[in-house]
Amino acid sequence: MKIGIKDIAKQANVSIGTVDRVLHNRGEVAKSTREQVLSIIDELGYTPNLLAKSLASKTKYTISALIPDPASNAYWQKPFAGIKAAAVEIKKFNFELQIAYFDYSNENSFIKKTDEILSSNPNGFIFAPVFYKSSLDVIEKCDQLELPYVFIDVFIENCKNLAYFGQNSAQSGYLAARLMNLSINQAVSHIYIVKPLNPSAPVYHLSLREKGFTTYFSEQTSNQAILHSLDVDISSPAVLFESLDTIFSSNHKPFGLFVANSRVHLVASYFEENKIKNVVLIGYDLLQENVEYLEKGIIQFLICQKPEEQGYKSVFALFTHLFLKDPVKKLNFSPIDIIMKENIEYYKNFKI
Amino acid sequence: MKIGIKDIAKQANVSIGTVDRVLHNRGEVAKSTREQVLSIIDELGYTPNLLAKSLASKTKYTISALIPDPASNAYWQKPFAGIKAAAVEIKKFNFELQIAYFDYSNENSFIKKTDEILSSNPNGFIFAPVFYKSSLDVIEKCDQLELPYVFIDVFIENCKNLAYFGQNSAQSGYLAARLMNLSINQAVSHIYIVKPLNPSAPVYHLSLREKGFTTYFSEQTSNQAILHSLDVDISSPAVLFESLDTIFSSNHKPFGLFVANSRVHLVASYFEENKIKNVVLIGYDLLQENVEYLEKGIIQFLICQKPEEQGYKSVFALFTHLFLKDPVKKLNFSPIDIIMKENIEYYKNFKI
DNA sequence: CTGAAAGCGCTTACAG
DNA sequence: CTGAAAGCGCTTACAG
Repeated sequence: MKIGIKDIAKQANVSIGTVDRVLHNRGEVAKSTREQVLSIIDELGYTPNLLAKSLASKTKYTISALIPDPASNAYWQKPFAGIKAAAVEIKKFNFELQIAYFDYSNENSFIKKTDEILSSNPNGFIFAPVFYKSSLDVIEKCDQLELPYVFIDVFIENCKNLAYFGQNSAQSGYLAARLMNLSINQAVSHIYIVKPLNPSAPVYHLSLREKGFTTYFSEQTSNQAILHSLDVDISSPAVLFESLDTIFSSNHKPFGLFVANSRVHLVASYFEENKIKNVVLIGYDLLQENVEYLEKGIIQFLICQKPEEQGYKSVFALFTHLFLKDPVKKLNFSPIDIIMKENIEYYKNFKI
Repeated sequence: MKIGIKDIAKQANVSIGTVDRVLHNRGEVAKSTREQVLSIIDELGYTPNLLAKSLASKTKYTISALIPDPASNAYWQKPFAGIKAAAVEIKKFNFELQIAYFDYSNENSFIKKTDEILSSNPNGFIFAPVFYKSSLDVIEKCDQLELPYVFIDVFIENCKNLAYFGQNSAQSGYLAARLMNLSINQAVSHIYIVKPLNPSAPVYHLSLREKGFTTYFSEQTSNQAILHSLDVDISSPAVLFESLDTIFSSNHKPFGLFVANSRVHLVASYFEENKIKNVVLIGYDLLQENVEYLEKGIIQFLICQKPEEQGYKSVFALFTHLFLKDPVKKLNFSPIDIIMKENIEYYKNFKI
């Protein structure tokens, strides 16, 4: 039989009120009775009934999340969906989620929103620390407030963050390179790394992906691949298309292109328009447009990182910490999924 | 403010007891008051508080699961782990899990165990219907008893099963063929399909995988691949090794081998022993041995189907149906994960 | 056919 | 420093 607060009260010859006091370190309890109760709790192996606890408790928890605005950034719709799904599930435990957005290309909006959130005194905070310097400020404030915080998508080292949920960016680039290499069947192949530039936004994990990609090829002994870099402002299709025109009319015709973020569909649209076939195109993330080009066979591989799951698990980490008071694993890398035309079907829908 | 049973009782000028009666269709309630209460419930948008419900309710639920013995079948340790993990989570809602095993190569053990389980009157039943005919009997009995049942791993069509969690076997074979084809860089390549024979056990989904594999190549126009079948009793390594000796000393030296189940590590051990390199080896499932050969580079690809998740979700489907009384999606195909040396790291540990 | 009351395992004032 | 009591939103006999 499951033992409860009542059982231990009886054993200790005290009231359940006293048991509760030692359980939660509230109110004064005589040292002797405290120890007595503690030993009985230990002996009987008491574990609290969370349902009853939640039902009886009036305390509410607020979790704040701050991410790039999903309305203007298709990728972030996915972590967003995961966060919302988790929020629904823990609502019954008196958890409320407040979600705010910042403009990915405007550091000030990030600063402003974090200020607002911190002054609202949440019980936990999830955010994407995409702006390095501002994020350090936020982190310092959180530490001072003893506010538990979770990093999502972007990782900053040496912090007291409760957890991190995201990708191992370098490894995903490394994997992309392996896939590219696998496709090579010519003597010499020109591979282009399309580097999306965005002067106003951070690109730290993009450069890690690129680094992983080049690392792979530098490790190959019988190297048939020649790597080229293509720095373009990918936010402007016109500029991108011009760059692509250049390389496709050059002497070093591309065998394959690697686009280190979710905007690979822009390159794909260029391929489609110009009827370019048999060029291996590898990119990131299951945006609707990317999925379509994958299904059409224009994109060969998409690397995906379960962004919904990252959102979902970020919320749950805080729930585990705040409510269950259980330990949380700090470093959580998502699986690096390889998505092709032949298995896309089973990755389309996010559930749980 | 969240509205409860009390609020609707007040509105309807009845006691909470009466509200409860109409909510659960128990006891007699005057038709007029019933309709009255119902309309108020509808109007106020009442949803029950599951925590309170669970706390107050004395009803226990028992879920029975029947799978091949994980002690003698490494693959089944994974669904088993998922089932147990889910069981822990729903324990707090008065759910108990009873798990039984049968011998994969002994149909009678399956029949015997199902009889035992059905006569124990569980509230829900999860099983792997690996023996087609006996399973049909079980299904009929479940239907008669109105016992909800969930298929795991193996799918039988046209049944009233609550749900199915498993793979799309043919598609996974199709994908494996695409990966094999990707690796081909020779004019003519001999590909061997290793068909694991097990006279006493069913191989239905294995043949689907093989079919998917051959289908892919039959669709290719510029076909450089020549397919061969290798029927071997894979349960006996000696026999397998002999067959491999034959093909490796033949005129049709293998470019690649496809093993349609988790015993691909046996073939890998042959490769290792005979120092066979540069032969593409593709198999299934993240058994420890397979993982090791993948990391050594002897196996190139493992196709994986999230078996832990299948177990986990099977239990949750029953929970959703029995406790939450929410609808359950019937056909649930797992993602078909492509695992390589470069991304294995992030698939090793099953969590949630 | 319907209501009043006890209880699930906790938390939270309140009284002493 | 400690106990008795009310209450969280339900379920479950019991009485009428």
